[in-house]
Amino acid sequence: MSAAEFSVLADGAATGPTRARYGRLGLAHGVVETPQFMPVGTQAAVKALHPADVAAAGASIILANTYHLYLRPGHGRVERLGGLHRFMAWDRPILTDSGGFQVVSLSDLRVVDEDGVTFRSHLDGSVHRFTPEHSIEVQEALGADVAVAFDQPVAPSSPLAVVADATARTHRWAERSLRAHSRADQAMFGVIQGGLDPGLRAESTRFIASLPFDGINIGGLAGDETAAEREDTLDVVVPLLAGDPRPRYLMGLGSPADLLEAVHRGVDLFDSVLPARVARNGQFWVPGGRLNIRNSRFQDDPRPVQDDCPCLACSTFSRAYLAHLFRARELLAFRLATSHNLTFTLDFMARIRAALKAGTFTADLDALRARASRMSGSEVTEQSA
RNA sequence: GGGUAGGUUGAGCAGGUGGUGAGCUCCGCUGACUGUAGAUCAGCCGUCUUCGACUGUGGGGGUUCGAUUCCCUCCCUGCCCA
Repeated sequence: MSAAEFSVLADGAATGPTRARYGRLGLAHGVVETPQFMPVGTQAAVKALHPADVAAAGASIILANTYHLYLRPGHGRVERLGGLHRFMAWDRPILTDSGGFQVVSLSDLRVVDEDGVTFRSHLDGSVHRFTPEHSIEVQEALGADVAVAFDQPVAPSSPLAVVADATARTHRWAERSLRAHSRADQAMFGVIQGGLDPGLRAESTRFIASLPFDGINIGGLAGDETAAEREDTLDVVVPLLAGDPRPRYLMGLGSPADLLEAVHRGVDLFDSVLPARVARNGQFWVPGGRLNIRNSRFQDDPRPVQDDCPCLACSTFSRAYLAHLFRARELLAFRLATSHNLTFTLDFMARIRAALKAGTFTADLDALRARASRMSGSEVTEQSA
């Protein structure tokens, strides 16, 4: 068996105008049903959660970050301690991001050249060098099920010349990443760039798809683009991948509404910090909206955040208690809120998969859209469904 | 009872020794967050007809063109002494 085996088992197009599909991705540590959302555990931990909590929330694969684990505790140490799975006690699949995103997120701490990126550590200011070869070396030492090619994302709103330059470099780095990769038990995904420009996107899609990657990442989105721009971009990328037997992974997307629209346009995999981060900041996602649990009206609300939700918060605690924990800055608040938002997000993806398997996706689309939590503008205050 | 230090916007403070006190930190309120330098960040936080205006330095009175500042008096709090 190769490091990644993907098969589409139900195609939404059979029942209506959609590119959504249900599939199964076999990896070294297990099978991942798609469409799927990957919670992010940057530093070998999904913030605030025990691995058992992550699994209970329904996660079948998580993401960890090469750059962060290289800096601390060091990929060599992780390798000596038995690899990432054993180190963090997570026995399901893991995907490591290449560190490419830090080229953007640490933009004032790095310099990009053709060979690679020189970073100043955000931890202690020390200087570090990341090249495609080095990223792959670190990812092989970490030992995730899936490694990702080292790329150079740029903000979607960047000037065209900047996007073109980064995209061309990403292509060269993709080839170097592949050449550097040697672990047969580890899959390898490549990353499309191209910003919001249809021509560059198409060119990047064709190029990355021409290489022997196990999966195709759509990068450089989930940034400062509008939903319409993102969807237009997907409508450029996905048709060019029609018939391609590999999973499509939109990096960085996280709100349920955004996930649904991307699935509808043919994306299989996602990751995002969003559900966990907003949870830590007191926002609970519920069908059709969200609750900002710190709002004063919840202080006397005895109801759970969401009825029939099996998460650590809703199964036991009231909105009033959660509101109290956030005000009191009790650490339990983070665990309960993160458990809830991940449970909500992963359940939402499961509903999408169920509709695809049942052949009712396009018929259910409106209902799914109504259920999707939106980041703003549609807060539900009296719901308890 | 005597002495002493104080009383500033919910709390804690800064400042101000005759020339326009709305400054800070908490608390509180609201919003943001999308391949995690994020248990973070932003705005608001006396009143109002809110790009501005008004009120406000324990209460009352006095001096003065003008008082948070000087004087008188009362109230309250901490500490020390009886």
